[in-house]
Amino acid sequence: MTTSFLGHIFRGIENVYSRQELQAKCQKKKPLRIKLGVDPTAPDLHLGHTVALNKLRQFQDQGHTAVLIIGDYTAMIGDPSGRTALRPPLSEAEVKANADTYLDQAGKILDPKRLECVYNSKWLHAFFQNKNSDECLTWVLARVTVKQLIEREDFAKRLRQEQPLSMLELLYPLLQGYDSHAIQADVELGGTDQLFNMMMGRDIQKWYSQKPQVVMTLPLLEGTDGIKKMSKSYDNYIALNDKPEDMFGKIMSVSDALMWKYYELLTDKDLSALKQGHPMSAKKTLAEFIVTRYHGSGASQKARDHFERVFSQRDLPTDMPEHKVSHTPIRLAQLLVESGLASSKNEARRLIQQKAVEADGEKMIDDRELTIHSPLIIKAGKRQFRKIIV
RNA sequence: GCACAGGUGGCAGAGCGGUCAAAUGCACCAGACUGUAAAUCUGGCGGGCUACGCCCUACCAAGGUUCGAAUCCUUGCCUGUGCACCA
Repeated sequence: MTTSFLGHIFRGIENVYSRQELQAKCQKKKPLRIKLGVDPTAPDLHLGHTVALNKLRQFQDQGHTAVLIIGDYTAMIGDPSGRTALRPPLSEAEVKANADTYLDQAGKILDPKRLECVYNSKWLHAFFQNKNSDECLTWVLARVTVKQLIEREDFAKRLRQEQPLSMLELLYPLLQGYDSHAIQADVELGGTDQLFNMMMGRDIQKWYSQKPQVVMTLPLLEGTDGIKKMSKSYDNYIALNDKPEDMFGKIMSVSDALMWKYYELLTDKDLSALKQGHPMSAKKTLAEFIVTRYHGSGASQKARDHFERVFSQRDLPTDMPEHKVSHTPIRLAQLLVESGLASSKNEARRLIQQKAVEADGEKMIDDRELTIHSPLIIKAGKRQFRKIIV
């Protein structure tokens, strides 16, 4: 049985193509080269991105080499996977800046000792330019059939729905596949939406008489809404550089069912013990663990205290943003707007009408005039506080 | 290039001369309920006005027709599809 041999490697994965191949590769004493390709398309990472990074770290812990490919070249093309529309290509400068923050944040998860980090422009540039060698685009293009590409589900879907699909996007899987050949990957990790691209890597490696990589797909992590995959564009993400309190709060707002998936994909913790206890305490443990990883234990403890104080006990937070009134007396709606608790007066009035506003613990039921002489605590909704000073 | 279809609020998508600040769904905000859960239910969801009403800006852009246009016409821009030997 290879379970012990492979450690946590099979935890939380969606599928492996194939287990036998992976086990065979592991028999050899040589460390494997584990590929993870990331396109620096977004400036900051969220927990969804860390699923694959965690897996990569587990491989490192087994003595294997992580090869992190920063897709600076491919980012300028844009991965069409799972997309229904063409995405705008990024500029060189954007890609560069994103790559820097990416590495910075990925560094919190990966072990730098067993890490190789490469930019795929290093070989893809030549791949596009070369004419007479095997290492060039035309050589590969001659071997891929159109049928193969357009049968792919998300491409087929776009064609059916009369959505645009550019040649460039069609090319994307080939480039990702070529990356695998370029770095001699033994294993590639990626989300389930990457399956096609990763399989293409196997084909391409074979064409170059290389042993095909093992493809390991990881589930996509749902975002805080519990339905769609975590993504910046759905605004359901938990960013690694969210403030500790926010990060803690967002994790707590995840449904119980989803919490277990978070545990499985984001931690190495043993679930059976945790499932015995109260779900809420399990969730707090999870939130604490994750906040600690990205912000340290001090911040994590503070975030937990803040959460328990404000939400469980419905008490005031220990510190809150201050706002100096522009004048006094002042109408309540005006005050809500200028302190940033409402985006317009109409919205402020709505909040008041809906009984969402409290001043020093007293419910405000109309837009009255307030005279402020000592600091006043305004609460708008469940989580927004402001200390009003004169 | 030619033909056809289309461009509406964060998204999807109705409306096709007045009753449209624009149906409906999603997202979002607030309230109730709770473990700040989730689910559910209720209300809201352009801006401004001491206001059960009034005003302003909005349906790709610019003109035009009309008492009146998101709705009709013209032009432009953009998008998609089809055709491109027989047509």
